[in-house]
Amino acid sequence: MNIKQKLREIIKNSLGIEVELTETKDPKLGDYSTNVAFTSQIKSVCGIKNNSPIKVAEDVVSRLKLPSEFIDCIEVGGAGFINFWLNKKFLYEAFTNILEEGEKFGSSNIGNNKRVLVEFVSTNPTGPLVVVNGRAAAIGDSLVRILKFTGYQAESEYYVDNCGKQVKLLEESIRARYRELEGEKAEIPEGGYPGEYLKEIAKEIKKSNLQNFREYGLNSIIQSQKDTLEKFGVSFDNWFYESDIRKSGGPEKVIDSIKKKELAYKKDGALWLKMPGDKDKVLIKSDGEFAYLVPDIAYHLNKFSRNYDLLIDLFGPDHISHIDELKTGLSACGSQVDKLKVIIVQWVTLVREGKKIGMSKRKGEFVTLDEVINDVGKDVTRFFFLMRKCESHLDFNIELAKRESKENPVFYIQYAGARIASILKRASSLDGINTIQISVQDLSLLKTPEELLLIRKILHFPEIIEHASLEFSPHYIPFYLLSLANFFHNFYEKHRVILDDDIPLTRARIELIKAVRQVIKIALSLMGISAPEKM
RNA sequence: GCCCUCGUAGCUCAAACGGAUAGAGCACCGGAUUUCUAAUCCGGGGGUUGAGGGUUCGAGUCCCUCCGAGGGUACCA
Repeated sequence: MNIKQKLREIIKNSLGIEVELTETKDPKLGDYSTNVAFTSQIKSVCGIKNNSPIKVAEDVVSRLKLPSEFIDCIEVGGAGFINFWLNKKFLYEAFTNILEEGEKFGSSNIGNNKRVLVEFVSTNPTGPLVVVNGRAAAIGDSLVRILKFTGYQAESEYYVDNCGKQVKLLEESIRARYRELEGEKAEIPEGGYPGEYLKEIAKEIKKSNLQNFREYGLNSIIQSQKDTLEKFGVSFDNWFYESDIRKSGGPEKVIDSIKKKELAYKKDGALWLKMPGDKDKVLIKSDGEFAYLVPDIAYHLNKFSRNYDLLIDLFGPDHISHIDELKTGLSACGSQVDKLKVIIVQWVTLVREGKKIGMSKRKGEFVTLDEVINDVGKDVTRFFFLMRKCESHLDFNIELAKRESKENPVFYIQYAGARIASILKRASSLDGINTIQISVQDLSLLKTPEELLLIRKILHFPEIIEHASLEFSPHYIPFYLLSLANFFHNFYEKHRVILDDDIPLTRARIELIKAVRQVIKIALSLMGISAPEKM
């Protein structure tokens, strides 16, 4: 249970109702505050009739009975907010618990052991991964790490669309490149893939004298996607192939179910899905092939059949309308659509030399994720993607990312960790520093504003993680880390950790910076970013 | 045309069920260091949150209209 939950519960016991608590922005306003005096429920539940929020707040404060070993002081501030100051001794006690929790600090069981499957990237196996795939990869991967840390059984999955029209176009495009190597004149088919990478694949095919263009091309591209992801620090628990869902007869079953529900009709030689409104969607094309939607419904039915409590899909904005179609199809097949949560990861617009770069695999113009990782590094790339909330449009300026790489927020955070590592290394040779268990009394030597700010900041960490998990939003973590690193650097400028003439304070400060380092390590690992000892 | 997402400082982005004075980084200006890592710290300027209306004790956040950007728009995935 984190501190906020604890305070909320104590207030509930005292007042009889649930109140909302927020972390205050300004330390002058205490540690937490509540707006309960503004709410209507307070008047009915407590029988307070006074109309002035300030008077209501004062009344509430007089009713509150909070243990003094936990809460130091309660005040009414502003227009009627009630502010709480935590008892310092309690802070120190909570802090000793952190030291004991170690790497588990911040973890929780809010997921209640629920099984979650997070599907992301899932790009067509027709070319290399591009920048926006990197955004989805970073967010999806981090989300899985956060969910695991907060008590979910989370798995990641990549859906490979290795069937359908785009694969045929890929095969034809490779064949065209192959004929070019034979000295013939060949054109990439309309809607095909003119990118340079297919030339390489055609060369390899020619060199090993292979005939299976399609299979070789797919395998080669999928492998290169896996290589890129590995370089990016992203690994998937499952790779699921569309061909498997087709082999199992899934799409046919979907069609049957939809027909039984009388949600399908024929028109223009195609089979259509009846949608609410007039946005009907093709299920079987007039050439007899399944449209993409059908195997995708079958795939999601397969996911449901694997007994997950929650399915999370990360989609690009081009799939927004697909969500309704998918859900309509799924409910026609009798599955629990409310267990499916879709998160939209917006496009990344690449800016190079002040110009926006078009991103189209079909036009052959794109910047690969590989290039970006090589240019600016894995850690910086991941951080850039993770510090934005996923639904925001994002401009990624390559020159800026490279230029800033020396004064980058990532390095700012990593540097704080490295500085601590350096101090700890130096301290390790001192006597009587690391051997004895630290106590609350020892920690109470930490009383400068900088130290108390750090302690409070660290104690907030579990709440940040919980928030990120509940909202499925990793981006709260980098912002928290920036603030924590700022507090640490500030502390570092003002105070020395190792004081030759004050061993007790040295010990206390070492425990403090160890905790800072621990939190940095945990948070960075949740983002899939390294925490170097030296920089 | 219709539908979805977005619009916050010069630039890139935050802001917890609607809460107190809308915050960071970059850029710009000024200052700090014989110190455990200067990839650091402190200070400053910079805002009618695209525009207008509404809801209420209170709106960047919710509702309506308009403007702008991106995406989708029926047999690509």
